[in-house]
Amino acid sequence: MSTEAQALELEKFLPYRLSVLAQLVSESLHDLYAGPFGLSVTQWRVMAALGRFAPLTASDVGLRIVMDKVAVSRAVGGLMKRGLVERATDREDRRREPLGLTAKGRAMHDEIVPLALKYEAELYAALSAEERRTLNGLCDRLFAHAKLLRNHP
Amino acid sequence: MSTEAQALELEKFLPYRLSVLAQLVSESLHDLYAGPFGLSVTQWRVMAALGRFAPLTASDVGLRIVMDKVAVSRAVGGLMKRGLVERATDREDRRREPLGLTAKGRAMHDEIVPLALKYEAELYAALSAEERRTLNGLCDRLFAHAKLLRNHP
DNA sequence: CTGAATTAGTTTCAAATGTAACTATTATGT
DNA sequence: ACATAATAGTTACATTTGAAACTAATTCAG
Repeated sequence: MSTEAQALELEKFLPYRLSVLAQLVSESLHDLYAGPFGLSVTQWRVMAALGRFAPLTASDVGLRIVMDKVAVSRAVGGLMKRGLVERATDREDRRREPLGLTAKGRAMHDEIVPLALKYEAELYAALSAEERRTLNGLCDRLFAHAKLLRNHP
Repeated sequence: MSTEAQALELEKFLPYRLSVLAQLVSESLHDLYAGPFGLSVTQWRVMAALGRFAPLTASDVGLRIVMDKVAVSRAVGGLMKRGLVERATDREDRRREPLGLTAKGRAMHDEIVPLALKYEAELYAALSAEERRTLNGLCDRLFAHAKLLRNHP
């Protein structure tokens, strides 16, 4: 008895399951806009954030979409080169550089959003309306709890 | 009316939420064994698969834990250098190289498993027993459905 | 039996990512 | 006011990752 090693059944282990599910979904979604529009996941997320909340500084974007400032900086660099995002300088604080979509960027954004929502709808088709609410609620609580655990280990 | 551009509320968008949750959980877990044992996520997953199902070939490992063979090969390379994993050659099919944990690898495995299970238990503390079952069921169905969508696009 | 196709696994090269150091600007404390 | 610290963002370097090419062994078709 007692000191027998426990087995870890990876395929039932929650962190593993979440990771595999998220990756599958993320890759599927990526297929939608990587080919046709040539965007990376981070680039698309930046565009989505700007599409809704522009003007935002790079730091603001990072806060919104949980991405560190280096990743944002690089995504923005690529998007500006392609003329999808433009940047101004804040007259009052010249460190800050508010970002926004260009007309071209907005047009692309408006093409991608319906595709993304369509994919989400197809995914949700596996669940009833109530199950969707349940899933979202459980994810929210898990997320909040995981953050607590991380900060008070 | 009609052709108004829809907004994508990233923070309510399921693929995004799954991604952020999975990443937070995965990083928290990684903290448990990265420092003390010097393992990467992929290395630990390979060890977990071997801890349960050895002997497995690299391809078998990949199938079990949803990891492509290049990633498995690299993880195994690192683990063998550290004497945690050993490899034989199949006499009947010399392409196949069955893998297993060494005694040292098994000992480390048996130290990490309780830590991983403890973290999972702490995470699950956010949910009731019934909610855990519900979450797992919903994740299963979402995963199966997402795979269908991927294969019949 | 022999040549084409498959399968297992590794290596290579390019792209993505994380960490830390760096520049520039603004805020703060004395 | 002036040195110090804090903030915004970029750059540089090292590590990871992914895709494709490659080696080696086996299978299969004719």
